[in-house]
Amino acid sequence: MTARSSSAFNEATEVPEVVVERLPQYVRALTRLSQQGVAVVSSQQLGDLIQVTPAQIRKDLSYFGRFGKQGRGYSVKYLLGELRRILGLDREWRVGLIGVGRLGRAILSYPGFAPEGFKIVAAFDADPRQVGQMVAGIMVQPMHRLGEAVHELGIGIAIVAVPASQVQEVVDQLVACDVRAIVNYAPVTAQVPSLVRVRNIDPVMALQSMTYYLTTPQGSTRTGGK
Amino acid sequence: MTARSSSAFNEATEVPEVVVERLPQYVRALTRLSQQGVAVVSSQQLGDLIQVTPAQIRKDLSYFGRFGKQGRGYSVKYLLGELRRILGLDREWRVGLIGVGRLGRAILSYPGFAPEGFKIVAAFDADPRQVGQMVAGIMVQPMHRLGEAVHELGIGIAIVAVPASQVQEVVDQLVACDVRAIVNYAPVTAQVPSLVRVRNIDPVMALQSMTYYLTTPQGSTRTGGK
DNA sequence: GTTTGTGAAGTATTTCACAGCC
DNA sequence: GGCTGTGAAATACTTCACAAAC
Repeated sequence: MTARSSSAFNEATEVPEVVVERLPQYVRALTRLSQQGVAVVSSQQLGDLIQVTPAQIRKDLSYFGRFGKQGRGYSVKYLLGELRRILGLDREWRVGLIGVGRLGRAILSYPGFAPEGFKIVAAFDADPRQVGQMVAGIMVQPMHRLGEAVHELGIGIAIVAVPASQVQEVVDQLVACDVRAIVNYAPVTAQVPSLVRVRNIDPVMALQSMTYYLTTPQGSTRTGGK
Repeated sequence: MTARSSSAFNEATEVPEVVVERLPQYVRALTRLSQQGVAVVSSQQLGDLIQVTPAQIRKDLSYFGRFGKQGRGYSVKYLLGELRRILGLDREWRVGLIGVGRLGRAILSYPGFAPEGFKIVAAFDADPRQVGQMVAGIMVQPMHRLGEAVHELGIGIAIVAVPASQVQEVVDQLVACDVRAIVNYAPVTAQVPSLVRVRNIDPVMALQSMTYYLTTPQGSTRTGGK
């Protein structure tokens, strides 16, 4: 009978993490619809687009408010704006990159972050040969500059692209600098305090979990029929 | 192909997908332990390493068999071998890459696939200017060669790195060529038949689901452990 | 007519807790 | 002593189904 269950004194119901992870998908789909000039969408239509059931979408949205109109559906623009606000996407996020090797350079050159409001404003590397170099318009700084730079530039998020052996050390430094959101490209699980979020980008693991299904004949899991 | 499989266990109960997705994590951790010369590991120790509860690990493994010894734990080498066999990682997988733009080239040069048994053996692009070029030792082929190449080279998995607007078309072609596992790097959800597996690699979405927590002050949820 | 929002019902997944074994 | 493997219990998540709204 441990007294570990600290009471949940949160506003309403705690939003499940799995719901939060689906919201960006909705944002994506709504953005496309908006670009296509679609003004209104039903949960059914949106669900068809991203392979989620209409009930799931409605339930997910209900954690945050009431955004639809019965009989009509959702205003694409309004719902998109609300979701962007909820996710904190209505501002620019300044991002720091750790590790400017091959992978880090590819990340710096990736044109997909900026249009979504994620601006890489600083790059760091432990290798003195990298420090001082300009990469994609950014001067590579030594690791000991991390804390200062995080504060000066208002960096809230870090992308880690260092060798696996250095990940934990780098992550510890980031946590010490009050960075609470980290995208990790290295194939290791970093240990972080519970208030810090880590997302791993790991194509090898993605492959490895699919080979199971190529290897093990799937006995008639329900087929899509509709 | 070895036809002999341990039928007794995995046939009865369908293995939940979330379990299959955790197995590669176990493989990763066990590989490291093995390299470090650790011979035996308990579910507790393994769980500490990858932030999974010991009960979860034991339950997950129980879907596939009994690999441990009471009072001792698991032989690292043995469990690693069994998991690799279960996931189908005890063979080489030949992979096709679609799209050799900036991102595709980075993927081709990424040194992390081969050591894990994933060999990119062919590359395709719809752009005639790319066709015929050599990239990382591979000749870029036109899309109409896809079906033939998949068969000739025994390609079982595809990596898609084409612009978002072309993803669905490319995925349809892959499905038509009997490719049943796809890693998609583009920021769109592709529609596939239920027997085809898709994993999306999407750093922007990873960022977008973390900003929620940076924006919304998290009350409760204290971690006990240290 | 259509479609939302939501309690209730139904599944899925995780955790508990302990027998059995080392 | 320690630790696994596993039914049972507890949670978490998804889907149902329908009143209310347009």
